[in-house]
Formats: sequence, C-alpha cells, structure tokens
Amino acid sequence: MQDRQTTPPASGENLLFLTDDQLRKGIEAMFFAYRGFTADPDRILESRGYGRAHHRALHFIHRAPGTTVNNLLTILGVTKQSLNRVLRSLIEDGLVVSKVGARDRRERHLSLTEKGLELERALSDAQRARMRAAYRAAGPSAVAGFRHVLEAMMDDEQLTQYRALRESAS
Amino acid sequence: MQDRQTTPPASGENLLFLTDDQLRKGIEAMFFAYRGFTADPDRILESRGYGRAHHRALHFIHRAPGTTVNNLLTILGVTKQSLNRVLRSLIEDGLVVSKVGARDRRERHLSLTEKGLELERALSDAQRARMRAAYRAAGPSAVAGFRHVLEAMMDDEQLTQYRALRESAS
DNA sequence: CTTGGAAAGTCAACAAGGCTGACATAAAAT
DNA sequence: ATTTTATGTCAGCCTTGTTGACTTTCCAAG
Repeated sequence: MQDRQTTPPASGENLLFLTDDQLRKGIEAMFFAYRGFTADPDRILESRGYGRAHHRALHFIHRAPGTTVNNLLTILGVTKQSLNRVLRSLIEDGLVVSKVGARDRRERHLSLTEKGLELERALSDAQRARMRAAYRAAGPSAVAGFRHVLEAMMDDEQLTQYRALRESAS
Repeated sequence: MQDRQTTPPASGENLLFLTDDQLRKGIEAMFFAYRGFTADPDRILESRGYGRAHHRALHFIHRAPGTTVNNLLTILGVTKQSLNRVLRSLIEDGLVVSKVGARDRRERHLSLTEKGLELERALSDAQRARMRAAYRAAGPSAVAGFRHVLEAMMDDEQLTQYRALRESAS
C-alpha cells in the first residue's frame, strides 16, 4: 500500500496519473465537486424545510414507484428508524403514499403523489441542469471517462445496486 | 431548463450524452461512488472515535501546515463553531497543535503532531489505494475526463479553492 | 492616547439525521 | 402452532451542522 513518492516513470509508459500527487488531486476534486453536486438541490430543500435525506428518498421512490420500504433501505444504506423518520414526514406532508401490498400485505409500496412528483421534478431539474452544463463543458469522451472512474470507485455492492437501477431505466 | 425527453439527436452530432437518462445515470453514479470514496476512511475513523469532519480537518491541515482557523473555515465551508468542536477534540487528543500567531496574536496556526500525521497517513493511504485502483482500472484518458467533469461541476468559488490548492502542491 | 469597531476564536444551546436497542403488530412461511 | 419477515414506533445516543453571545486582540480615527 506504500509506493508513495517512490513512483518514478514506473514502467516505460504513462503511469503519471498514478502518482500520489495526481491521486490527491482526484481526491480533492471529488470533495469539492460533491459540494457543487448537492448545492442546488440543498437550496430548494432548505426553502421547504427538508434535507438531503428527503431528496434521496424522493429520488429513489421516483425511480422505482411501488418499491417497498425494505428495498429503499438497502439502496440508501441507512437504518429503518432513520428512513422511517424521513418517510413519515413526507407521507404526512402528502408527497408520498404508502399502500399495503396486494400479494404480501406486510409490505408497504411507496409512490409519489402529484405534489411529491412536483418537488422531485424541481430537485432533479436543478441537479440535471448542473450535470448537463458540466457534461457539455467537458464533452462526450470526458463523460465516458468520468462514468468509468466513478464505477471503478464503487464497492461491489454499490456497483450491483447501480447496475440494477440502470436496467430498470426508461 | 426543460428539454426533458424532448431531446432527440439534437444537432447533427453526438449529444446523446446529454439525454435526461444519461444525466440521471451520472447523478446516480456520483451518489454511489461517493459512498465508495468515503467508505475506507470512515471505517478507520470509526475505530478511533472520529468522524468525517475530523478527516477533512486533518487533510487540509496536512496540506497547508501553519494554516489559520479562518483559512480552514473558508475551505471547509462550515461555521467556525462547527470546526472548533472538531479542532478541540483533535488538539485534546494530541493530533493537532494550535500556536498563537506571531504577527497577529488573534490567529491560531494549526499543524499536525507526529500522532496526527500518523492518522492522516492511514486515512489518505486508504483513500489513495481506492483511487489508485479506480484510476488503474479506468486508464489515463478516462482519468483526464473524470477530472474535467468534476471541475466543471464545481461552483466558481469551489473551483478557485481547488485551484489554489493545486498551486501550493508539492 | 484612547476609544470604538472589526476580526479571530471560544462557549452554549439547538436541530437534522445518522445510530442502537427494545418492542408491537400483522402476515407469511414452516 | 410456531417462527420468521416486514414494518413501524419509542427512547436515547452521537456527529456535525446551525445561531447567538462573549472574549481577546488588533488597528485606525479622533
């Protein structure tokens, strides 16, 4: 785990992108970029008295309408108590509906109301606008590289979840 | 802000990477990748009773030894009270030293002790290892694209800070 | 020289949103 | 009939954000 500054030209070719300095720049880029990534939705959420946790719930309910609580739990990687607190407020405020399952009546199937769709749309529009601007500025091949590195950065478990979502995409 | 599914071939060339679906995939990739990005340090931190806030402080103090509290505040984008709590515990535990400024005695200049360097090293080794694996898997041109998109995703302010850090690099 | 900000930092108290543990209920599975 | 599963709830803790009030220090205008 320690080839720190002992990483000269390495082999004969271009491995300069693996120097500690390059890696550190990547780490810091992730840190600052993630702030930008969440900045716009955060502003909208704050104005309505919600937080990032609500955004995440809305996003994934929107992505998979009718999903169960357990499903959401797995994707979000939080405890049910934590998720429940968020869901309760969204349901009380009429953004999310919870329907008892038809086949298995222990399950609750979650979906967005008109009002929930509205907020989800506002949030994702803002986030997509920022992403679109970044993509446009960087160009298609940069975008492919971006996605490639991000996928390689995920845990196996996360990658599986990410891929599962991709399949169910529109 | 609304060219949602009304985004056909657009102009004559490849703008498919700007479809809402592609953008959504990018958004979800950021979400899952960030989890992977922080997973390894988080484990180390938890075992020592610290959190992400401590990691961020250690990282940037390491990057700019002798920096002031105010400097750190600007970079981290939190309130001084929030940072202070974290700094206090790091100082009490002997990972960070705070020296009254020579020129301006209102300022505190922060630096890492041997013990602080040790933890910072453990954290950044873990994070770099993950980043190195991702970079290696994706290859140099993907890495360039990755960095390009991340920079385009930052706010101007964040980009300025990020660039300032790059200049002061080794 | 003094006095009145302004700047840097500290302390106290609150909120959001993670967490664990214990427990309740209903439904499904065995 | 019993056990397991899915969900929800209460209580309480921790981290890390917030605001407000306060001290110490510096500097500049009178």
